[in-house]
Amino acid sequence: MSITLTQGAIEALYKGISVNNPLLQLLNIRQMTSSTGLPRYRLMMSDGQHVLSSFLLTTQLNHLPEQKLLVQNCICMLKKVVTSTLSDGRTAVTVMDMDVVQSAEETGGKIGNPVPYNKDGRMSSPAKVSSSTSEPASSPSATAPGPSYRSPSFSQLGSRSNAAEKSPADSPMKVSPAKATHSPMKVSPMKGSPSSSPAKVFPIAALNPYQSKWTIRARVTNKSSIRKWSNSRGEGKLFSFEVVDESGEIKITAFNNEVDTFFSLLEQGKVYNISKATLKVANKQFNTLKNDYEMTLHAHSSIVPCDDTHSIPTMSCDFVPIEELENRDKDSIIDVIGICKRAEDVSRITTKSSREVSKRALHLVDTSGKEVIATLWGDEAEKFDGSGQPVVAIKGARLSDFGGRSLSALFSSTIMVNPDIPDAFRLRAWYDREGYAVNSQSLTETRSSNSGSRMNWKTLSDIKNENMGHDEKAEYFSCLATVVYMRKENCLYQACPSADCNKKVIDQHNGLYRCEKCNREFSNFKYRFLLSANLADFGDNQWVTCFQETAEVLLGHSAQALGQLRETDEAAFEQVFQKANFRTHIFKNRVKLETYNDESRVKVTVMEVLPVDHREYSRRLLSNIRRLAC
DNA sequence: CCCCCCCC
Repeated sequence: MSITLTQGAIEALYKGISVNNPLLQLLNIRQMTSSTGLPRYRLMMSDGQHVLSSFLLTTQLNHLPEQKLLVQNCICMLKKVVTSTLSDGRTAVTVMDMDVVQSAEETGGKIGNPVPYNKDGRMSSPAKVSSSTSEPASSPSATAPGPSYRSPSFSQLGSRSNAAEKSPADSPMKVSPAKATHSPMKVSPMKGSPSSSPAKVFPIAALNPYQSKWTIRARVTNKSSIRKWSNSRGEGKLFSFEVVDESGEIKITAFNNEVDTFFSLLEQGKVYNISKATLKVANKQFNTLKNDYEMTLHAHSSIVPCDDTHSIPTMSCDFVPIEELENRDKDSIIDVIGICKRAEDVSRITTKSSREVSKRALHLVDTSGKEVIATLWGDEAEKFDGSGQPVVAIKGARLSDFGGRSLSALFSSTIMVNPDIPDAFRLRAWYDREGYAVNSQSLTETRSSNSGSRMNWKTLSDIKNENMGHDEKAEYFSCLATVVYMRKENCLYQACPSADCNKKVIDQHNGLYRCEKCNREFSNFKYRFLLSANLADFGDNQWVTCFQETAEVLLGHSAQALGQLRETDEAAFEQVFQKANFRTHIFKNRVKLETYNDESRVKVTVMEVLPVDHREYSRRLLSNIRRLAC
């Protein structure tokens, strides 16, 4: 087969002008070592007129040269490239997706007499360029913009992005490939038509309710679970999914029988030939896809898995670094990726419309050292498995301002656990090497946010060594410590029973209790805690005072209950203290120098007692050990 | 033919 190279493509690609599937000949390929340790291939390509050696192969495609598919003189169709400027000012054309359309043997040798392309348009000597030893830096910026990965598990990436904008028709410069048969919207003759495929593959963008003989070839980007409904018009079940091709995207819904027929067949990320379904005008209230129509499957609809997936885009995520979320608008829809440092337990909540729904909060961190809570709902919340602190990517999460900044997954969001993409590998490596020890700062302030920079971590010996609390104003700190003693004798006092008064009452020994503050006598009192406890960590110990709430947490009983226990069952009362002793917690404390009768001493009051999660425990322990070593 | 995007 004789193939015509796409003349002019070299110049266009170098200038960052998009070219529709240009055909270029590979004249040379060299392996470089990149900073990631992965081999990186640099290609010298020819359009028959010019040669340029500034092509880099995305490492996702390293299998092509490694399986000897991409060898000198073969002809390539570049299906997706990204032209970028390296830090040193040179230009790299990164090949994100390509096909070898003719082998080196078939081609036979170099086509034409191409001359080296020079960016100012002049020709330099071929010898100079071909002997060039300068390697473009393998800067991530060379591959970062708009990646389109092909790895199977990444292809499950949901796609809400600009397929339509990337349509070839929008190219500022149209350079036709040598043969029209290379058009991505046609069945590629080189691969042969799959028998399941009717004659013509339609672009999604061309579908409308007035034609019925069509087949689309599209990738499933977002598949819902099966939902049941029941209303005045009846009841049933349904699921929906979204598909994308190079021209656009469309939502497809299956009801009842079609749920049974198609639900298990359809897999997120896979490509299918779809035909014979009903087109109707999209309800824009619920469907934000860029398509005026949506599709409903019926009894005669056909969905056939398709292996010829090359021309079908897998969409990229545009991940926003977590620290960036601070600057984004509330309610914006963003893609995020992070290590799920902690997955909270699933819980059931009741919505304002009194529906019950499951939710689960994930604490995501990334290399920015910032953390954010992302909430999953329903099934996604229930089936989420956070073991091993996986990388979690969410495409299309909604940014909320709850707690400062937080994220919420929507029905249209795609949640990926450990996706097979470079961003995920980078995060994994970072976290396992150093990220685990970073005291990440959460953008989401919650009642229980107990880590992050707001915590002024100290050890007990720091209290003395740093003369803490000696200033005018109280100092606040957090520590990880173990309760080693509690004074049970004076742990409870009899307090004024009025709701807002906790003043100690005076027992009048006539059945009445007097509150000086309220200036009243009461026939009863309430118990309140005033617990002295001795805390220890590896370096020191410290007497602290716990008032009501903190003592209740330490002892696991209300003051009232414990007071009654003391009156009725001394042994059970003792038990409570034995059980609470030698427990380790995170203590948030206030420290202040107090003076009584010319005698000053530092007083530590516990403000909050928080549970220690294991990660937190090891992290604090490690950092304390490091400080000891210094 | 559904249409829920939620909670603190």
